[in-house]
Formats: sequence, structure tokens, C-alpha cells
Amino acid sequence: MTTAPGAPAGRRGGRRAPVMHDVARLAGVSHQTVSRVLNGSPGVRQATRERVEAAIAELDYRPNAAARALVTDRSAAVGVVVADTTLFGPASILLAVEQSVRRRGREVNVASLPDLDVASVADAFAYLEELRVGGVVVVAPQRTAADVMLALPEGTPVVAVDGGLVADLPIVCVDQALGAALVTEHLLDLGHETVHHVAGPPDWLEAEERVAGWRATLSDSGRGVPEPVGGGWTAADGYAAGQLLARDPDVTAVFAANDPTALGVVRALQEAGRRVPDDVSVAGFDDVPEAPFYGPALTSVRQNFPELGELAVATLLDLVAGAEVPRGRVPERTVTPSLAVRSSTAPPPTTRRTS
Amino acid sequence: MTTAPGAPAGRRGGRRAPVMHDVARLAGVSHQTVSRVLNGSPGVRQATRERVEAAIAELDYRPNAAARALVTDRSAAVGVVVADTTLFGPASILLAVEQSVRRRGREVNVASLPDLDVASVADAFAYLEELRVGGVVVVAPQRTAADVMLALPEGTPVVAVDGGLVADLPIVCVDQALGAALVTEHLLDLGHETVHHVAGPPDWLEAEERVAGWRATLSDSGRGVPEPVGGGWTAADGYAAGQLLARDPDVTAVFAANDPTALGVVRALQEAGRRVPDDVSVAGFDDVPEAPFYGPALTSVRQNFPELGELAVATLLDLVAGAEVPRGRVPERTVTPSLAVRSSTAPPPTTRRTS
DNA sequence: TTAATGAGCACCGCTCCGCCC
DNA sequence: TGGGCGGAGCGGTGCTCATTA
Repeated sequence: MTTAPGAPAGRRGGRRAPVMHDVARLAGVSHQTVSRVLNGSPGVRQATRERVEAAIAELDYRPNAAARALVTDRSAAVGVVVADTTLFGPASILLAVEQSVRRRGREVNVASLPDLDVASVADAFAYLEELRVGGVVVVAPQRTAADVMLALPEGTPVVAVDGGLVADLPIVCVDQALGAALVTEHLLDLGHETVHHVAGPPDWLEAEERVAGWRATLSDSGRGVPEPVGGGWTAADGYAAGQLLARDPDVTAVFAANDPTALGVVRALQEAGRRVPDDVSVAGFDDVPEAPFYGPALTSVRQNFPELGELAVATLLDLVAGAEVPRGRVPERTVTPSLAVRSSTAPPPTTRRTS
Repeated sequence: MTTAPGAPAGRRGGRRAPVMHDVARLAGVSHQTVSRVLNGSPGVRQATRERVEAAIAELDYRPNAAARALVTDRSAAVGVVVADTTLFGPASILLAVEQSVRRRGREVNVASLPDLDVASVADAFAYLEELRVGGVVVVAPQRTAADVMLALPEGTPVVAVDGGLVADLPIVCVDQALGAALVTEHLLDLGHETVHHVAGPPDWLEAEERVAGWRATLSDSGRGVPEPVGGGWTAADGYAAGQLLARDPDVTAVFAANDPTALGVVRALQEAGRRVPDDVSVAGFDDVPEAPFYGPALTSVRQNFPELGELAVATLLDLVAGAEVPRGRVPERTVTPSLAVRSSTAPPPTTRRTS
């Protein structure tokens, strides 16, 4: 598409891309000044700056990333370490991050994790480090990932998305515990004695926080806290958990850790002859696009993933630019989830309260 | 993590990464020879080559990608243009491609499409071109993407995934028409008079091929071909189409363009008082992990996405290496889908045939 | 005197060229 | 023919030193 290196022939795709020298000539300045403008160095008069910027625009000049990376030993790219992208949450966040970064004219390098062991996470970081990315967004809210992050040498800016317990890094997150509390309160408000929970994988921090939020809400209301069941994100995991819960006639309300598990729970209950929501209410988390069309339409917690991604990128680039960014979780970087109430939740079969 | 640029101090993260000269010295050859070995140039004796390789291994030397990109004006990266990654298919393919590329030690640059118009697709290509990627995998099987690809200047190798009509590029694909035929035949075999189709978005080539496969199968069996309904990939689209189909009492079998639409169809039918599969059979496409847990468990077509991604990457790298790769669709690059029969499909209410 | 800019150059790590043994 | 040697870029960054208003 461009000139073959060195060869005078092969100018197939049009003329050579402009380089810094071309900009300097057009603006009537030295390449030095162009560089100063590009890097926002002080000591450039406003008028000069504007002339250079006009020349850049006219030539449609883009700095050569490879040349800059070569000399600075850092690229402007943003690396993303991401767990299983077939899951709705990580996939949505990755998409949001990718688009945010590209909108800012930077490059994204993705390292997805084939497994969730420490080696896999460490590999991903090593890969991105080898690419000399300028910063990393981590969308891998597992304990193993957290462990690796804590052991990371200083140097490359890192922002964690939803990595609730890694207090030493800037964190951008959805208030998972609040989401869990919203669902649990909703179910209690409907008149249920207590709420059972089908938990996500124990290694996932999000799963843990949802458990915590659910547990705290029950305790605060003076309700019994049943033992959580489950241990995965898939519909199959939910199905297995649902079969267990179906055996207990006291179960009238179930909060599942995400929507696929909720689907599995519903299916298992229905197969066991329990109606949803007439006999048992079920709610999920994530609010996947299909949730309104499950049978019955699923009550779920919605997270604003695009906002989360944008926030993560903005924070990371602040960090890259050398700004002081508070570590850990802070309210400005915590996204509030909301509850979408649909028809999978209803009052319990016999509302003893109001008798 | 590494030495601060230029500064003699700040050697924080350990010693400097080895460069080609270090390898040359250790192997007792010149940097020239190391370069020859690295690039597989001829004219290096076997013994010398082995010595160099040993030195590379001992020092754990990795060529500096930025330096190489600077001089060759091409990076070793693979670009991926991908449509809506919240859809199961594209997300799965992207994941497969990313892992395949990384396994080969190369870098991936993703450009996802915020919209499906020509400008958006052209932007994505321009972005990747600016990054000087060595090749591009396109996972955007829309007509608009195909149009842009056809207008692409020669130069950068491109492989299309599932872009059925772009005959001038190497294509890696799932035999969509065969998948559609499998479902349609399955439904006819069950005794249905004909099969209705809820189509995907008209701009998507995959959707079109599924229509074609369905239509051909019906014609070949001498059945009437009803007008397809629908026009989207979402459960909401399927729901709308299902409401339409529910009004026609002759409808006993529906093939939906993907699983979410199938879910929507099922829901609309059920709300209209039609039982699935007793009154109407419904089948989907994609076989999402949740499909077995829909109510009823959904009959669907499974595509081997990991294989597709691996094939796409292998083909692209052959192309990058200068190999002659046949254009268009060829059997070696066509992945065969399979049918997963579950409980959403059954014989029609009254099997008139066998009376 | 100072702030803004220019001129020139070394350097990042690699590829490729010419020339030599 | 296999290989060494030296050197010129690639397009930036950032340094020193001189020059100008």
C-alpha cells in the first residue's frame, strides 16, 4: 500500500506518507519545533504552535508510531488483559475499552486468557510488556489475576476493572454489592422470607462481592442467610444448582449470580414442577439482551459497560500522562448498577406477612 | 519496568534487553548473519545457523518489533476488522483469531465497527493500515464490508471470514447454506409440510446464505417457499417476527436465523398460546451455550468457531509469507456445521402424510 | 537578559547494500 | 559460496549550542 522500502519503484499506493520534516518545511519551522508541538512541550509561542498544527492538518501528518516506540522504548498502545471474552460482561467491557481507546487515536493490544491460572495471567502481562504498551487495562477480576497484579513490577501504568480487592491499583468498577443488594431488597420487599443465592465461581471477585452484598442485605434485615450454592457462570452450573434448590420446598426466592445461571435455575425449577414466579422467584445479574425474552422475562441487574470502559481508559491515560490518580476504589470511578424488574419475580405463594 | 529512555540511571527492572549485536557476539558471528538466520535468508551454513539459534535461546533474545517495523514499514501484527462483538458469532471468532495469532507470537490489532456503514468500515481499514499491520482478517460479513474490501488497494494481505460473496479474496467460512439445509431437512423429515424462516439482517451475507440454503432445500423437496419474515439478530427481532407467525395457523415449523431470534420467536408463540414444539417447532443457529437451557431446549446448528479462527490465521500468514493462496471459497477452507437436535423440534400436531 | 527557535547531531535496533576474504 | 565488515538509512526524540527579537 505504500512505497516498498528503499526501492524507487513500487510506489503503488500513492505518494509517500508525510514525515515530520515535511511538516516543518510547510510551517517554516524546524523539525525540533514540530516535535515540541507534538509533545506539548512548553516554550512554543502560540502563533508558531498554530502554524505547525495547520501544517499537520493540511498534510494529514501522523507521527510514525514505530519510530517513536523505537526511541522511547514505549508505544502509545493500551494493552488489555481480559478473561473469557465469550462471557457477556468481559466481552462488553472489552468492546467499550477498545472503542474508547481507538476514539483517542491509540492502538489496542489484547491478551485474552486461555485459562485462569497464574501462569496464564503472567503470560498475558509478559506478552503486553514485550509489546511495550504504554499502559494496561485489566479485565480479569479473578483472585489469581489480582495476585499477579500485586506482584507486578512498578513501571507500566495499570488500571483494574472490577478487581475489587487489589487496593494498590486504581480501580474502575461497578458496585457489585449494591447490585446484589438491589435484587435482594427487591425480593424481600415482595414478601419473601429470605433469598437463596446461586453463586458464581469462587475465584471471581465479582462473584464474591455479589455474595457479600446479598449476605449483608439479609443480615441487615434480620433474615436467615442460607448457604449459597452453585459455583460457575454457565447455564449448566445454574441448572445443577437449580436442581438442588428445587428439592427444598422452603425456597421461594433465588438470586442467581448472572443471567445464564438464572436461566439454568429457572429451567431446573420448572422441570421439577415449580412455577416461576408463582412458586419461586428468580432474578439474575448482567441484564443480557435476551433477558426480557427468557420464559419468564428475567428480572436482572443492569451494568453500564460502555461507561465502565470509558472510565477505565480515561483513568489509564491520566496515569500514563503522569497525573496523580488515587489508588483503589473511589466513588468517582464506581458505576452504579440499576435493577430491571420483569416477570420472573413476584410475591411468594402465600404472603404470610399480611395475613 | 525497563530502563528510562536515554537516562543512564533507572535500570530498575533488571538489565537491558539483549539486542542483535549481543547475539552476534555470543555466537561469534556478525549482526548480519543473525539477521539472516532470523529472516530465514539462504546462504547460512547449518552449523552457523545452529550456533546463532543457541545464542538466541541462551540470551532469550526477542527482536525489537518497533525497530523492524520502522525499517520495513510493516509490522508483524495481524489486524482484525470485526462487526458487533457482543454477538456470539463475531465474539467467538475474534477470540479464536486472537488466540491463534498470539500463539504464533504475533500481535493483534482490533478495529471493531461502531456502525455498519461504509464510512465505518473504511475507517477501520484505514486505522489498521496506519498501524502498518502485516495482514488483516475481516470478520464483518456484511455487504457494506464486502464493498469496501473490493475497493481495497492491493498490498496488504486480507482474508475474509464468512464473507461469502467477496470472490476476489481468500475466504474462510462455515457452510451456512449447508447448516440451513440441515435444519430445514430435519424439520421436513419430522413431517412438516414446509418450514418458515425468520431471517437475519438483509445486509449480512450469512443471513442471506441461510435464506438461500433454506429456500433451496424447500424447492428441492417440492415444498412451497413462504415469504421470510424478520430482519435482525436480536431476540426482540425474533419476538416481532414470532408475533407475525403466530397469527398464521398453518405455521408448524420455524427456522430462525440465530438463537436469540429463535428465543424471541418461541416466546411470542408461547404468549399467543401456541405450544413449542407440540404446535410449532422452532430451531435456531449458532448453538449458544444457553441453547440447551432455553424453554424448550433449542435445536440449533453448531459452528466450530475455534477451527474457523485458526484456519483464517493460518491462511493469512501463508499469504503474508508470500505463498500462493487460492481466492474465494474453497473446500479446504470451508468448515462444516452440524445439527444439535433438542426438544424444540418435533413432528407437527397432526401428521397428515401418514394417514 | 530572556524566551523562542534553529541547526546539527547522536541514538534507538533493525534491514539491506556494497565490498571484501 | 559462506560469511565478515562497515555503513546508510528508517522517523522520530532530545541534547547542546548558537541565534534572534
